[in-house]
Amino acid sequence: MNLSTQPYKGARDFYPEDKRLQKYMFGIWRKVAEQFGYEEYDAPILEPLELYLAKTGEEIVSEQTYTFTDRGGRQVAIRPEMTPTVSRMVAAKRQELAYPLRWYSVPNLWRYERPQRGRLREHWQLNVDIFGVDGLLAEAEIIQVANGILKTAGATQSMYTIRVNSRKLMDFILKDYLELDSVQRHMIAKLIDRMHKVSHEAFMAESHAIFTPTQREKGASNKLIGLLKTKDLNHLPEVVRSHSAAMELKELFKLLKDAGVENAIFDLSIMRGFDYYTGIVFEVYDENPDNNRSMLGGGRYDGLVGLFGVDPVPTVGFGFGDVTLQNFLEGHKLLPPERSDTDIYAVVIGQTYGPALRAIQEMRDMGLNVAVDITGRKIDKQIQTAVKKNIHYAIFIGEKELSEEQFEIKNLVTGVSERHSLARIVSIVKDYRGASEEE
RNA sequence: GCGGACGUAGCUCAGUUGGUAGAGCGUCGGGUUGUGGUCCCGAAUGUCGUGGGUUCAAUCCCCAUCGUUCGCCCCA
Repeated sequence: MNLSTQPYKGARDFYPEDKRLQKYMFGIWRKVAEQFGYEEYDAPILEPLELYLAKTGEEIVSEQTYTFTDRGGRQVAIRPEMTPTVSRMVAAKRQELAYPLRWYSVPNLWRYERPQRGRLREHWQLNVDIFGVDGLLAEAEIIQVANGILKTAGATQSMYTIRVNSRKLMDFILKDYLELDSVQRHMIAKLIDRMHKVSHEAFMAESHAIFTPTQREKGASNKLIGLLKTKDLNHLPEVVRSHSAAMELKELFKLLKDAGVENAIFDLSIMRGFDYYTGIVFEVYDENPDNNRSMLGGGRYDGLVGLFGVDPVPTVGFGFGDVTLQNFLEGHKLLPPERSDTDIYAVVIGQTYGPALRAIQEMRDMGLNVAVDITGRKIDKQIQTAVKKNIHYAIFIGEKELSEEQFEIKNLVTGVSERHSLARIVSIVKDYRGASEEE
């Protein structure tokens, strides 16, 4: 029996070209997070299982988490998300940290479930959180960071929509406005979560089944669907519109507009599961018709740090997965050009390796990434190798070049060759590298 | 966990109403010794995902299994 060469189900190998794209995406994440003053942290990939049991969502922990018992009999989980971990870290140093904390991380996470488009078993997720700020400026900043990432990746605002809702407003609507009990609220929340997957008729029928006869007589289903379709806060019914959570949303949209975020809209159907969020929640949707789905999401969760027995810390954050970002970039043709990190490929002619290697090292010392062909193959093969590796330049080094101290540099894309000193060649390549990094 | 589709050379795929397989691309070599991407010539490669069953005979039929993929459930 042959060993399989496939990676583990739902996980990916990153060949150099894949890794290049991953580094590009992570680079954007880090750059934008740091532009806003966020600092990177990290933590172990293993956590005690209890860390996840404390939260709601039982199926998630019991069936969708990788768990095992270690040799000491401890129940261990491979982290399925970063939020409990970062809350643990903040709680551990609750008294000594300088608030507000602006923290980010790019952990790999595992979830045990059937892989499908946009959702694999192992993925990397940017986590951006701000700890210690009660006010809406925290929400506004977090959404700005998410927006800044997409902008930096080359997206225009027509390519995505930021949909914002409020847990507090939702609670008021379900509990006080529609007068639902806790079981009904839970069922309606689940229904709302998948309203874009079912037909209008199916939605009406299912919601109808959840309401009591009295509620039905009051037109609960129509009231609900009317609310869910409202994209403008001003069009909500008076009692809803004047609720403090609605006023808060209004203020948030104003802050976002002032910050240049034009494509944030109100959407009451944004639920974000039904777990630890306590206030504003948001999701960013890809507007590509072939990939119209949520790319990232987050919101305010003021209660998690307090679970560790310390005073609670108000928190706003979001998570952004590498798979959904990649789908977004692919769908909008925003993938970076394939370019090698190797600046120049040295083609050595004849048996002049000794002196050639010295010249090559000089180029490295002057700051270039230089790969040298040490196969001894014919020149055309050496060039073909460089081309296949997407290296932009080749330098030819033979006896003649070494004795004249003039080397031939060839642009492998245009096919143009020139002869220059080593220093001049290095500066040409650096100019190219600088220009292409500006793009 | 549930349902659909798929699994043939490195890649994309064709094919046989059951008699052990092909194309394009790619790879490798050549078209005379210091220069690629075009062109011409030539070559290699597959236990047709795996195991079992039916059959004189299976890559093609049946069952199971593994994997890929789309969707459901769920979504951190």
